[in-house]
Amino acid sequence: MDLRAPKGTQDILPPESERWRRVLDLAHRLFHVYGYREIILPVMEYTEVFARGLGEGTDIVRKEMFTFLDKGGRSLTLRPEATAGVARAFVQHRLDKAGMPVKLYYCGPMFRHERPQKGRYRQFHQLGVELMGSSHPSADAEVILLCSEFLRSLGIASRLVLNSVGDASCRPAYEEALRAYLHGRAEELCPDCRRRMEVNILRVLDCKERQCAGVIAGAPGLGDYLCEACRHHLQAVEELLGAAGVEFSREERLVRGLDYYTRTVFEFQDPVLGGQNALAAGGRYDRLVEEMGGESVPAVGFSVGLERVMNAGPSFPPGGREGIYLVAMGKEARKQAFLMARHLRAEGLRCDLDHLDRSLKAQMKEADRQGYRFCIILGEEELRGEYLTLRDLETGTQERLEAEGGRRVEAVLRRLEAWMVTRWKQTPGS
RNA sequence: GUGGGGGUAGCUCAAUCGGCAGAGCACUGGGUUGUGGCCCCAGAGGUCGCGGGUUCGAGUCCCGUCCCUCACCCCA
Repeated sequence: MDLRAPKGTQDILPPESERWRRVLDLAHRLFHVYGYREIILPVMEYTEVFARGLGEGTDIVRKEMFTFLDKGGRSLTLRPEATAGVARAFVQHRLDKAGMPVKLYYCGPMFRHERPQKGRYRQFHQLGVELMGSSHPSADAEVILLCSEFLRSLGIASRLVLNSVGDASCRPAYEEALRAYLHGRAEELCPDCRRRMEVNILRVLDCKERQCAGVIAGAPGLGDYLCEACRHHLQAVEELLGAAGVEFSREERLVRGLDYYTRTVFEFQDPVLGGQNALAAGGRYDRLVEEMGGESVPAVGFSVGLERVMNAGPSFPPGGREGIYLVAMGKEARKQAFLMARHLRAEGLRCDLDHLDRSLKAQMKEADRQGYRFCIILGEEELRGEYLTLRDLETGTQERLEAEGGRRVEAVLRRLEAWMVTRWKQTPGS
């Protein structure tokens, strides 16, 4: 094969695309119910949006971005995540001036230049929410609850882990203490961790290397260094989650890869998957909007990895047969079927007919293969006798519909009305 | 960037010691001159990833190369 989709990207074909559609429809409905509204952003930003937003030292900014120059020589980057772009748009359009909080959700492709593997792609899709303008613990709790509800409604079991990474008033002191501790035992750490000490020291805590485990176990705990305000915040979030019946566990070693997080961080993990087990993750980012040049606006959000969610096997009730396939034989009947299809479609009914000049048998086979509920047979006999033959492909029963004066569409609609067959015209916006 | 596994029909895969490239599913047609699914019959479908080498003969052995995949790192 000469031409393929680029490495780490994939085509999502039917029927898989239909599973995606269902997940997205459910998400849109659920986020709407929680009072969030959609924001649609460019998939590229000027590079400094991410460099400043995520932190120069993060892996994403250092080596995972698709970056290129536009014709004016300005550096652009395909978004590796969405939150920085949301913050940029928030500042650009002065959304804080129109009244807060601002509750937004987004959905779309993200890009990271990494070696692909299961659950990790160069183009992947995220769906997420941002609640901006509130520092109240109930904002954190709502966002976490929403994420939890989303996964639960898909029938996906997941484990929620929660932590606080402190804020500007307490984290520096902790990092100092951690640095002092690790400095004395640097020889015992893996090479990666020695590098992490310089770049983002918190992530040493997250290391899975055996040799580091002992060192990490003896390290000062972040929890002990949280300031009074952060401690109360975390406690309040936990209380609300508990009251809402959301199960979680405290994970003192949980640290996020992006610099913008403050206080609350969390992750929903797939209990069965090994490596790429983070289905969704998020946290509070009280400094990001200011970093983008706006006022100081606290915010909290999450993002779910759609490929990973799809991989976790969301369960749906099986979709049934739907629509009508018009089977026609002979030139005049085909013409009549063509016109009937046009009218039935205008009524919002899923409807199709043969375009390959195939036999009646082959047309019926196609109707079955494409999942149509009904077949309407229109041949010489039907034309002459002014009736239609309607066959239910599910039950295998067949009947005759009278259509005097060639009023075929009316005959069909009248009959289907009795079954309350779905039409999009009757359920706009769903 | 570092390792492991793998590339044969549209898909999932087989092919013994180096000896005529196959199966299941899917597809098309027929069995039924106007009736889907189940069954039966038939058909179509191949650059054995690519290039070179060894050999009378290579899907199979050797060298190179490309691609896919899983894992590490990191992350959704």
